[in-house]
Amino acid sequence: MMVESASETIRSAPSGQNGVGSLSGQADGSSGGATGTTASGTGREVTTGADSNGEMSPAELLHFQQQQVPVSVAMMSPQMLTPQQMQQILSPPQLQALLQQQQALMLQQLQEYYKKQQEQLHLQLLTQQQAGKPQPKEALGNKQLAFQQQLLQMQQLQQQHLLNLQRQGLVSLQPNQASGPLQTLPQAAVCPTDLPQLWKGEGAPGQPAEDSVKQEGLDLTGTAATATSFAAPPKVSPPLSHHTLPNGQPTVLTSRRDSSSHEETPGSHPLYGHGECKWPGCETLCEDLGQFIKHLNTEHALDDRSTAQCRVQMQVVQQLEIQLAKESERLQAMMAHLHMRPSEPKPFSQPLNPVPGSSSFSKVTVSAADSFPDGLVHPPTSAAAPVTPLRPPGLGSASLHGGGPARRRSSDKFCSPISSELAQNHEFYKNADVRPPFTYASLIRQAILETPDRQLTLNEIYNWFTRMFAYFRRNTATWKNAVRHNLSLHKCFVRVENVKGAVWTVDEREYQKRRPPKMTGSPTLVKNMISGLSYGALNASYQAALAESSFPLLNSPGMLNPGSASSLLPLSHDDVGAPVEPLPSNGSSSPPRLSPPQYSHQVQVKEEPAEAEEDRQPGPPLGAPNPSASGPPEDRDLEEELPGEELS
DNA sequence: GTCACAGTAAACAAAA
DNA sequence: GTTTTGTTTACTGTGA
Repeated sequence: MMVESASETIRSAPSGQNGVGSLSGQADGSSGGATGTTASGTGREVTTGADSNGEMSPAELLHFQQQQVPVSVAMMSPQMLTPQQMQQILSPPQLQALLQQQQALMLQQLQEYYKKQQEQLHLQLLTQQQAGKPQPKEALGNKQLAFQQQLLQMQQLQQQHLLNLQRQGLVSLQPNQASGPLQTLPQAAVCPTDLPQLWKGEGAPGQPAEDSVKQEGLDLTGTAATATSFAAPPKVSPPLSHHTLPNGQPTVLTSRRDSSSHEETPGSHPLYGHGECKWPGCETLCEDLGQFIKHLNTEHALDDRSTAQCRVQMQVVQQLEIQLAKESERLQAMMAHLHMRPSEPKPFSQPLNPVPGSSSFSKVTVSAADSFPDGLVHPPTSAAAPVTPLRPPGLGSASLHGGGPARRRSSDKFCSPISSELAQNHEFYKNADVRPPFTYASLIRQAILETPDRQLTLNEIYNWFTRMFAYFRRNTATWKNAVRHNLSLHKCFVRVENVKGAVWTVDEREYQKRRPPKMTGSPTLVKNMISGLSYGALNASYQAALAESSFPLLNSPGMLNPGSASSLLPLSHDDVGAPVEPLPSNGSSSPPRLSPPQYSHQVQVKEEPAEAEEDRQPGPPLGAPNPSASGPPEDRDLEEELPGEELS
């Protein structure tokens, strides 16, 4: 009865669950080429930059480094492309790979640079010692200190960079890696490969100048020795995943890490893993624990060097803790601002302004942060965040459970503020593998209306989905089928034969005709909710916050820009019960790629009633692109449409 | 319980 | 021949 063979392959991934099963979509795959070029291009630049500083004086080098750090970080960061663009182009695994590559390059650059520094310092020290000049020695010590501080600074920048990326979802952590932000943050902030590398190249960065001077001889020889070790193909283990856990992380003097490490390997030593000594910068191979203990006692006994290294580690930990404190503080502030209690597991379930009769509120229970890829409790931007309680009933996020087919006609019809909701939670949906609480139809419509031409090919619609929603970067077979199904099923989507092929447009009239959800409550209430003074006001803070974060869509035409013609483009008041206006005079009606006559001839109407065909004649379906921005017309639509026809 | 809607799965055909 | 696109049907879950 059922066809198994062909469909089974497609079915292997779907089911809509948020499993880790990665189904790389076609869009992802196709963008792989761009990924490679971007990554390699960046890498080359970094490398040449590092090579170019071979013959500088220490002072110049210091200066160079001061300039080089931000440059490197800039290269590391996807700032040439915005993170959004990066994500549009790259699939998550590609992003990870790119980041790792960049980090590896950066570390390599650091090592090379620092090695040169050390060699130069060492040479100078030797010559000066021979000349019997004690004074410059101190100066050199200071220089070394300065370098080390630079290094730390650089590391900090890198940490911040990683944090930023992580916040933007570019770097994600394995969900099982950490159960909470306190554990997640430090691990994410510092790539496990970072610290050993940092260790390798330095004696004791950041320690007091006297110490540095005092240990100079020892440190220099010591670091020279280690320098040679990493002059060979560095065991940077570049493409090591961020997730490779604590093995590479120094655990000295960090109670948190100690505990975790102990938990991890009860019978082993926290400084021993994978047959290697995990003492920072050591990596000596030890066959067994006994050998390692011996090695530990001989090589890492209590001496100046080990002490200095411990000091550095302390600093590293302190830095991380400071960073963590900062981030925690920020999180608290954000949550406080969002009226959330950090300790509450499901902070969104308590609406601020519950509207009577809004049954959907009671269903909003899921903390979207739970499913945020990086495991952080992201005080969202999320769909589940304060927006939710403020959302008009019936438009509420029916489900963010990410899994099941639970998104009911949320913001769908009903002039839902999908555009604003989407705008506000754009980043969230883009990064979080959370199912958007919109129907396919509303999403398709949104995709189409966002374009200047208000028409999209099927493939462009696909791309929009994957671009806008992390959720749709998997299970492609399922949702693409659903998209096609919706396009075909709903009369509001009109297929138009274009020169370049078929494009899909939205017939707003038909869209609005779709049966609105039955709502309890007075029409007045409904009306108010839609035009939503309170909604808008209460969301002001969000708008501001998003604007502050330079949220792209806020500035994009047709989204939240009230001044844009398209966003104000009303669903014509006359379009109810009367043919849609040709709107020839309305230049803002986004002239389609088709010339009007062409269009009128080429519109293929799917078995539509004659009246609808008439409606569609001369121009592309008139959009009501921004429901949130054009409340009144839609109110009117509702009022006038409700008694009207009901069509499926 | 019924109805409408939405999502999913699948079959099928036509076009690229 | 394969993939993409488009249409259609059937079924299920959910909310009113």
